[in-house]
Formats: sequence, C-alpha cells, structure tokens
Amino acid sequence: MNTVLEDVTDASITPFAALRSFEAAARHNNFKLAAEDVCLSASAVSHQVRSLEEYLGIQLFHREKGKPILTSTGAVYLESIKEVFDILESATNSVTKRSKRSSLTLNLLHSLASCLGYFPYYLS
Amino acid sequence: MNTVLEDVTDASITPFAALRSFEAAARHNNFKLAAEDVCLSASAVSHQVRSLEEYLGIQLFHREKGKPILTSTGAVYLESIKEVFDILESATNSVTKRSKRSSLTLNLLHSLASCLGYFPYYLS
DNA sequence: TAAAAATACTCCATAGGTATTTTAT
DNA sequence: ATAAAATACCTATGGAGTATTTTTA
Repeated sequence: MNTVLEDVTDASITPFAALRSFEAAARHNNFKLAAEDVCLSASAVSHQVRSLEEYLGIQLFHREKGKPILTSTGAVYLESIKEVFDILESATNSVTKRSKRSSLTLNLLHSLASCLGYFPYYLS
Repeated sequence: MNTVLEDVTDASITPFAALRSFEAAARHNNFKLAAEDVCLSASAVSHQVRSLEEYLGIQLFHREKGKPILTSTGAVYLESIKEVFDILESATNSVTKRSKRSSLTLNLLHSLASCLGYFPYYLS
C-alpha cells in the first residue's frame, strides 16, 4: 500500500502525566507549587512540562524572567485540557461504584493529605 | 487540618496508555487486533486493559468465552473515552503548527505504516 | 542572598516483551 | 489443532529523584 507519512502529533500518545503537571503549573504560574499539587518534585514538573512542549512543538510558558507564564497558545491548550480532565472525571465517576466504607479522620498537612487522596495505598 | 480520605478513583491519574488499548480492544472485541492498532504485543494490551479494570474497579470486558466482549458499563465508559480522545486531538491540532514539508511516499504494510504514523522517529 | 527554575547525573520501578499455559472452537 | 487470551517471568527504559548551577528579585 502507499502511505504518506506526515509530520503529525498524535494526540492519542500525548504524555498524560505531563498534562497534570501542566495544568497545575498553569494554575499557579509556578512549578514549585504545581509540584506540591501533583505530588512530585519541582524537577519532575520541569521535565514534564518541557517534554509536553517538545511533544507539541510549541511553547506553553514564557520563561524570560525566570518565572513561567502561560503563553497565549498555552492558554488555549489549557482550556481543552481542563475539559479533558472534566470528562474523564465524570466518566470515571459514572462507572465507578464506590463502596460506602467507614471513614477515618486524620490530621495531616494539606499537601500530604492531597497526595494521600491520589495515592491511598501509602496508608498501611 | 482535618481530612477525610475517601475511596475515590482519581481520574487525573487514569492510566492513559491503557485507554488507547481499551478503545482499540473495544472496537475489535479482540486483543490481538487491538495490539496491532496500538503497536504493542497482545500481552501488553491484556496487561493494560486489566490494569485499567483494576484502577476503575469494574469489569470492562466479559471474558467467559475467551473472547473479550465489552460490558455495558464498558460501553458507557468507552463513549466518554472517545470524547476525551476527540477533544485531545482537536486541542493538539489547534496548537500544533505543522511545517509544510516535502513528503516521501513509501510502500509499507498497513500495520507498520500505522506504527510509523505514531512513531516517525523510527525512520532514519 | 534567597528562592525558584533549569540542568546533570543517577537509579530503580514498571511497562512491555518473550515464552508458556490455558481455553475455546 | 489452531488461535487468542491469560499468565509467569524478566529486562530495559525513561520517569523522577538529589544535587548542583543558573537566574531573578
């Protein structure tokens, strides 16, 4: 068969973890705070945002002044990404049956609590 | 602070690669064919679909007869997942500037061509 | 000089492969 | 008897960490 290979960026292999970091980074305009949100090191967020930029072939943040500031293109992309997370979340909720279980209240730092929300298996 | 940990499945950490395999598997009701679509081994597709099921805590496929058949819950989930890919794809397209480059036509098997579409860096 | 971002370097967790077994036709 | 799916097991890769450097306020 004849196939013309084009210079496409296939959305279905979008580095997904990077989208989380990107969303958090955009929300704060700050990689350090974003890192806390997503329970990673600032270094990891930097890596991920960069990889997302390379994957897309565009700049998501201006970095002239050290502080990352969302580019206008980044802002456009962000809106869609939020939508993606919203749909994914309602999809997940609609198919996930949650067992009513007895709850346990803990006193925790917010940042740690947030991580436990993502990774409850840290609890033993 | 007080934090109540609930038994939630956080959509933002959905195993994303598994969604691709799931979509392909659902389209074919066949892991082998799905594997070709996503350029992985059938084993990998099996792994991924299972991990997605474990992550969601639901069954996406009936497997009584060896042949995987989408469950009704799986069908519900699939619809949203397709939407997610659609949004992601248009988001990607809208921010991706594609350089008009000269194209090269090759004769390839369909399955390989499909993989090259995903992974053009296989070309040297 | 303090604090975040970028980068260099490293490591190991895990995604995915091969080989094998199971199951259904 | 064949072919797909499940599973066991193993390996290599790259994601993410620490340490360091750079940069801005």
